[in-house]
Amino acid sequence: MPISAREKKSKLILDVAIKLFTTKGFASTKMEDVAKEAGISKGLTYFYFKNKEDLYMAVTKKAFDEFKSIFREIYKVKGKSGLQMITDLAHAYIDFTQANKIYYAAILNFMGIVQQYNNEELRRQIDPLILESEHFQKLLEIQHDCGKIGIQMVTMGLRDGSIRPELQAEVTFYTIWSMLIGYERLMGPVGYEGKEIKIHLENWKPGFVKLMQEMLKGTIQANKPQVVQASLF
Amino acid sequence: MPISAREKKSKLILDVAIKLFTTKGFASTKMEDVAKEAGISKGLTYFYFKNKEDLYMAVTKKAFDEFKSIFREIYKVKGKSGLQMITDLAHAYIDFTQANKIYYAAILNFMGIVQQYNNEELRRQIDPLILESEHFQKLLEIQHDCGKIGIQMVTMGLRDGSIRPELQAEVTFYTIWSMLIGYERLMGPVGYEGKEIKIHLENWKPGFVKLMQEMLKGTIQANKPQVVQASLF
Amino acid sequence: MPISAREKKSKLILDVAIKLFTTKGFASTKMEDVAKEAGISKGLTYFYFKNKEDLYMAVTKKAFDEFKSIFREIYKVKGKSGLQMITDLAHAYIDFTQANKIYYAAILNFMGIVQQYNNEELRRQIDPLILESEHFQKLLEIQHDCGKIGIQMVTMGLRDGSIRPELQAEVTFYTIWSMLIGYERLMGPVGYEGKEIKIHLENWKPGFVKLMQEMLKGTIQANKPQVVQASLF
Amino acid sequence: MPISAREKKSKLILDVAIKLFTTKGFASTKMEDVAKEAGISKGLTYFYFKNKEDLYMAVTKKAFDEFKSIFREIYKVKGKSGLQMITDLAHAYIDFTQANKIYYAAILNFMGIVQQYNNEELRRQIDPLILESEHFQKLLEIQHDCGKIGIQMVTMGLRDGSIRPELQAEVTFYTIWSMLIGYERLMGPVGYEGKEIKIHLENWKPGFVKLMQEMLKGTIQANKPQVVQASLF
DNA sequence: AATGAATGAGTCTTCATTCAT
DNA sequence: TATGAATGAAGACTCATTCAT
Repeated sequence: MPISAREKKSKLILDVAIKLFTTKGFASTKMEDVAKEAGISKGLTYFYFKNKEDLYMAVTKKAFDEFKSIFREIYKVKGKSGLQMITDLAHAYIDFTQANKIYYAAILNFMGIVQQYNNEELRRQIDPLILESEHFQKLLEIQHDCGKIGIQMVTMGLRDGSIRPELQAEVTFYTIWSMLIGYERLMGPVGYEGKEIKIHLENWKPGFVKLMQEMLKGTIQANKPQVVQASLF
Repeated sequence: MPISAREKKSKLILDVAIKLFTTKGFASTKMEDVAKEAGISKGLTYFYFKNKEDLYMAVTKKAFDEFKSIFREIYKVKGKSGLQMITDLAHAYIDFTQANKIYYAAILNFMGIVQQYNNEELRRQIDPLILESEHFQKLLEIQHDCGKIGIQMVTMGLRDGSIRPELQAEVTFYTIWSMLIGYERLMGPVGYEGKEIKIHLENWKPGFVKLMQEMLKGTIQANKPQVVQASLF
Repeated sequence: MPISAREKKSKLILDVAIKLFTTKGFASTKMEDVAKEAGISKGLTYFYFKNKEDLYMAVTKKAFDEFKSIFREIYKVKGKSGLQMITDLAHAYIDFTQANKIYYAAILNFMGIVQQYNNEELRRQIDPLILESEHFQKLLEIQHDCGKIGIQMVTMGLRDGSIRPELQAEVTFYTIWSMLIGYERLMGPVGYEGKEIKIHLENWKPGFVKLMQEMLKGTIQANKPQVVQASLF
Repeated sequence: MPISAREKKSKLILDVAIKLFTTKGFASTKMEDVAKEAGISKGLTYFYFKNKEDLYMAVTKKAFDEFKSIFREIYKVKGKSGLQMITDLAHAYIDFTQANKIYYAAILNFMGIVQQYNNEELRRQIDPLILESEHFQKLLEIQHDCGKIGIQMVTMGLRDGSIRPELQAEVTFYTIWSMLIGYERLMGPVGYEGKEIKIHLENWKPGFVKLMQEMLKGTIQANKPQVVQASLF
């Protein structure tokens, strides 16, 4: 079997896993279901992925890759101010998370694991199968890639004056990211047609984005050079 | 057994459950562990809580109650501007989430369930045991309580001029909340001593709070009456 | 359930396990078979025994206990010379091994494990489940009990003159034991009605015992008091 | 592929199998391990050996062949008394079993199977794959070869007077063999530096051999009378 | 001869939940 | 109320073996 065929099958299993994990969640998805849905035998899934956790980490890795490509796509378009990039990113981010629930859930879950991983004591509570997974190891390496791109965007905004110069790029970007993460989580409870809370998604999203922009925007028009003053942070 | 004794034992089980869910997570916590740690028999836990999911919902309910009391505590202190209240809330929120990981996880998890619950199709995928739990039902009723208090705070800020008058209270508050949710999630990955990302928690938190304030603050000093103009949202 | 009932059930499972391990061997015996044969559920076997290996070690422990009682029985009968005791032991040993194949197999298997256990390098190859078993730990403690009784017997023979005085008790006893172990193993191949080898079990056993006696016996008649001279060893 | 090449590869697989069976045991050795270690594909092992059991029987067969050559080597040396031969055999036997654990284990295991095989009822419990193996069939044919050589040795001893004339050759030899089998098995437990049992391997082996000689030796000196001085033990 | 992807029967083990006492 | 022995469905994972190429 040529390598490409091997990768194709591996991808097939991955795709099925994504679908099932999305639909039923990790815990409720049985390896046998994955195999059946992929039209292969149970054993073959274990040929391509060491165990269920490894498969999940592979899904997470793919999620990260796709996620990163969102960042990249927006970053590579020329002629936009930094603030515009961040704004575009926010929209793309929200669209992505809604369209790829499981990917997003996997990414968030990974962040949770990293929290434990970075804590000497909690680390031992992480499932060893996760730590052993090669995909997890790769994820550890690339975990900051998206952040780095986002920071570049903010840095651009600082330079072109579309973002207030006294802001610090890293702090600012991670704060933006926080907003986006929380937004997604709140969409559910908020977006409900309750009688008591009048806010609706259609109202919230533009307001959310506008607030974000207000938080960032500089007085000077984009694309103009600007001397960076002493940072506040 | 007098009612108070019954409640005492119920609370005991709950406390143990909180501790164990916090330490080991929901899935890895066995009902037997809970019983043993509480010094009672396995069967008895089922007398007080219908099933494991019910117990978890009870934990969530308690989490919500404590969470709500944070909001209340801050809201009831007189003499502060709305912006100050939101700022205090942010600090208290972050402290709470760090000190009560499981509570917070339970709340977030509940939000996730509500997302499914609010979607006709996804609702059927929720574990029936959860839907049946009386604690879940109660949670549905009170789910917006915190939001309402938060919105009150923003409204105060709008009135006293400490928050920009063109903002819309609900949109604004939920955006703040988004930030806080995301902040907590990002703390793990961000707060690591990586070589590539220079941001550290000590740097991020003040920057984060300051950005939030910048996003909100009005030109007029707090505690002064202000005519509310037409909202932009 | 009173403790005795608990022990009764534990014993029931043990007995079934012995029977099945004997009949089908350890590897081919399924835990489910044990449960079914004992008329209980699969889960209950795991309530009484941590896992399959633990159950096997429990069987081994019981084997050792019964084995030891053989030694004890023979040792406690008064009025026999040491040589007679050893002779009786040989007969009892052979009878026991034939009547309790699995017990004996378990004991031999344990000896094999101990060989590995006593070797730094090989130890890591032992199934961890075995090492963890409390029954294994107990076995380690009592492993020399039979040997000690046997050595006493030989010592008696040395003192009463029924065994040649120049022999060293420990060396002698373990040599006897070697013979017995090997005898059991060879019975199968030897005891076959082959055309080429004329030896039969009926012929071999008395010859075997007689050889053993010849190997040991002293010039002085048993049962006569004898001043024990300074031992050479 | 010329026949010799085929045999070479077959031997390669066999050698690897021996090594792995020795190190990890039969059950824990996977066919894939054997293939990998031999640098061939999994499928190919099945070209040379029908199945895992067949491979094990091939290993056993090879063990028997090597074992037999030990007997032959000693038997063909001229000018030794029968007793001396048996003594030499004992030493060679012990050396062999220690140096070739798996060979020896395979031989013992085969003896165990033969026990079952010789019993109408137990025979059906033997793995059919073993019974089908051509190597097993060959083993059945040659199983007594070693015994026959040993019996020749004893017979020589009876004739040259180095072994007591009243002994029966077959009974005597199989008793010797029993001792040797048991010795190997006991080496592990005995050879441990316990506090309670003082015997050590260095002490045991000479004592063991001497006892064996005492058991056999005739009154007429093979090659010269000899006063037995103070015991060596 | 040789490969290695693919199969799937086979088993151990877990644990939420029940129920006789 | 309280116990803890008993249940059994569920699921992950292994590995000898096959077979298309």
